[in-house]
Amino acid sequence: MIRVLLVDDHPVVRAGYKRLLEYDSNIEVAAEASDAESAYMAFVVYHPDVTVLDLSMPGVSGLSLLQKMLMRDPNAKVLICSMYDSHTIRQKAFQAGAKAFVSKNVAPEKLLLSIHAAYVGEEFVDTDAHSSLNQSDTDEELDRINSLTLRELELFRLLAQGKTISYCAKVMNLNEKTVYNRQTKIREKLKVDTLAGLVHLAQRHKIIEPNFVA
Amino acid sequence: MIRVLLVDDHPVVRAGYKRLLEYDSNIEVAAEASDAESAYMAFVVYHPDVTVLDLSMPGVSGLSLLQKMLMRDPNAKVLICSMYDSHTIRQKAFQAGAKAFVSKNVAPEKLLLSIHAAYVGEEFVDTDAHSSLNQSDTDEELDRINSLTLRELELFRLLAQGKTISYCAKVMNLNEKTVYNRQTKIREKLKVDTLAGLVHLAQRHKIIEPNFVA
DNA sequence: TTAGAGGCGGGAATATTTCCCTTTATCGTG
DNA sequence: CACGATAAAGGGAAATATTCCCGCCTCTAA
Repeated sequence: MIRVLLVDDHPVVRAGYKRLLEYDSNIEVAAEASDAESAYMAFVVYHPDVTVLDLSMPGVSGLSLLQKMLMRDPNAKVLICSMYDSHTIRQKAFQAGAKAFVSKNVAPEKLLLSIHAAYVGEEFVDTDAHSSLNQSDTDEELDRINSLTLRELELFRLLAQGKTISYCAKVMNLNEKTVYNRQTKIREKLKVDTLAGLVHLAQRHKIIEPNFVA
Repeated sequence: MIRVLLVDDHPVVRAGYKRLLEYDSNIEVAAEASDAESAYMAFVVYHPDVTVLDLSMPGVSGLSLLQKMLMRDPNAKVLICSMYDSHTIRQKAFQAGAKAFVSKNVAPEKLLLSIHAAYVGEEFVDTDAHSSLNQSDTDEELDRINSLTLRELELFRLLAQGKTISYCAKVMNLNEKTVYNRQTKIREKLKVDTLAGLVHLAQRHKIIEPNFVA
């Protein structure tokens, strides 16, 4: 029996995973969570065999959660799911230690496959059609985004969403000073000279949703 | 029995709706579709009592589909769901004739409620949504934008496009000092506290193109 | 003609951001 | 295992950006 922890902030989506996973008699949903903190707690308490983690959660990025989980258990099998599938996000996910990656429009069978793959420790990438690389992924912007460290990426998202420095400091548990310094670094790495430029870049690479409501 | 047509391009999400709808013995999923064309066909063939339509579909917007369906049957009950709950989207949805609107992080019970509401022809708006904007918020934003003077609006666009202060000063034939002062005024009038917020506001109101390439 | 509004910018005070640097921890590798 | 390389966090001081308040135009409508 593969015991799964489901992490997604949308009840509907969680229900969807459950339903799909029910088809596979070797898989059981041991726990679910709708935010990073409770997800981590559940992870600690239930020791799931595989964690299905959605990346588009509010607040701190799911990537941090991923890292935290890996910190606690370096062998944790985490399957990353993302609504907005960009090459950038994928790379980041694997870089952070994800075992598998699928986008939400993956076929149900593939989802099951990927959970099994993650369970046995294989890497699994959903090569599904209409997703992955589009033209803008090919240019150097991508390289620049990839040169961001995890914490930088997290901050990048928050800033692009219109969050203030002090808010970022709060949710990322940082000194404002550090946020300032990091912001500078991010803009330097991404070669943009205004915050607005960050927003557009983030949108092009699906780091944030288009038309984000602040 | 309320016969429902499910339209969402994400298999996982469709599965989620199904699972949730199964809890209500008065509701049955008569058909489902993953794109606009097949959704319309299913609509014609099955005459569902209520259509649950996700707005974040690729290609032709779900709104067009909504209109097409209403053209065929002006009394069609359509429940609009959206991942990203923006006031603009809501407004458009109702404007186009939707009977109900919920965001995807709606509580399961509310989803059922809203389907029943749509079924009997009531309007239903999910007021739960964390910090989503409603009609009046949109209007307020609009009022604020309208309170900008011409020069302010000009600058607003430039800034939202990611132009630097000095660039703005140059093209608007102004002293940088003036640009600074005006920027402050603009943010004050629009009640946003970061430049990124300006970008999102501008996009919501089509002051600039979404995904503007700087 | 005069009040009011938009438009432009100066001066001084503030706030923010940068630049550079130290510390700590981790990681891969010879 | 020590090594250098890199991420992460943030301090101090200097540099910039931004604000706040003001005065000065010019135009227009009352």
